[in-house]
Amino acid sequence: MTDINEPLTQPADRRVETPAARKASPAREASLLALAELLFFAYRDFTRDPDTILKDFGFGRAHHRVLHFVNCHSGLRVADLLDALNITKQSLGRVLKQLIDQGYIVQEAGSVDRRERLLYPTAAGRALVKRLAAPQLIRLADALKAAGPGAEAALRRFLEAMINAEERPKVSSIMASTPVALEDDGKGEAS
Amino acid sequence: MTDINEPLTQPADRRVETPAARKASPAREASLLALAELLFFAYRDFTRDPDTILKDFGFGRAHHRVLHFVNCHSGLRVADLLDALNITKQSLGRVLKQLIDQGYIVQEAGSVDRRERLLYPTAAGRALVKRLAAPQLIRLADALKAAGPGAEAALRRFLEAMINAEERPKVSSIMASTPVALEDDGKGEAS
DNA sequence: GAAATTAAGTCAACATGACTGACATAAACG
DNA sequence: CGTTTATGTCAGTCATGTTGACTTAATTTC
Repeated sequence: MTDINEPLTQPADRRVETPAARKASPAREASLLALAELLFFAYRDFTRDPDTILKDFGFGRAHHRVLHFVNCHSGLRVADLLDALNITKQSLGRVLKQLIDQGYIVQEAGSVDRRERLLYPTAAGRALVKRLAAPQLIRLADALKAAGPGAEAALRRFLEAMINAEERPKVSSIMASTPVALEDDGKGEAS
Repeated sequence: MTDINEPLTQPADRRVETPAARKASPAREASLLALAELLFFAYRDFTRDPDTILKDFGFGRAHHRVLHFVNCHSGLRVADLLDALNITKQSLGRVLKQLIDQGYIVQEAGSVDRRERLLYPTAAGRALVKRLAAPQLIRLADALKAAGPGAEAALRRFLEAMINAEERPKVSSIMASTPVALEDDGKGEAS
């Protein structure tokens, strides 16, 4: 209790602070803080619809993320997934195992390097992804429309710049791979 | 703009396929999915810096959210906070208690309704918020700059539209209250 | 071909922050 | 006065994140 008035000289380490001290005006700071708040609210609601659907399957948001990446970049390796999600093998293992056991994802040994397990969505997996994505796509499309012309391009530039510079190559490489649309190509072996 | 979307009658319950209308082209869907992915990456990195700092204090992201709202909208009631965060009393209670016990937040009975506990940041709380916000403000400012002129206004319109329509009044009302800048000036405990 | 490295899977143990539902208190309202 | 409201709290559960150590299989390196 009590180092209330302590000046917070944290042990943390010299993180951030960026080069030449950037000092925004208080008004500018308040404006950016409000933007951060908006981002929080937007993201909160963006994830809400799929979260609700997932509950019916006994899944959580972690499953959604895995399903999304496996569907949109099908054939990626477990290591790629770990990289994209930035979680531990253990964490991923739990949800991935469930998704595999329940038939939403299959794995296949890599043809060049057979240690690698390449991940693919099953038809059921594609159908579930499609269903989870549906409300999000509508929300995104509506919001882009509301934001007006040009907003989409600006938004993409903004979001890309928000990503850690060191991570950008990794992200680009993942995003460049099999940018596949939501196809449930007929056969719905489950849902 | 295509009329990919229309009514947005999608309360998260009406799952599966939107009516008959609203079918985006596969290419458009892929493009929006990529946008969703970017949003995930951006948000992931946006929260990373403060998360790292918080660990040094034994706090988590939940503490950050509470601190942020109490600082930016100081004097809000516990009920307002529950509304903003969309979590349960129990969940909030835990982190709020820690923040109060450790001297980052103080509460004061409302003057009109003494049942209400109005929340205020202490000097230590303001200092911590400032420190947590610093990397985020820099990131936001940089990203806005990278996105080019006009991006900020478009982004705000986009984010606002991403929020559930029913939630917007609540959000507006919270955001309208005491949009305070990051000042860790004099002033100590709650007024 | 043996050794080292790498990709993946797994174990145990643990922390955080969500949840539910029930209940206690104090203040305000009618 | 009794009811409702705002808050706080108890007990228990669940999802998802963490670390560190270890196994297995395949590839690479010497």
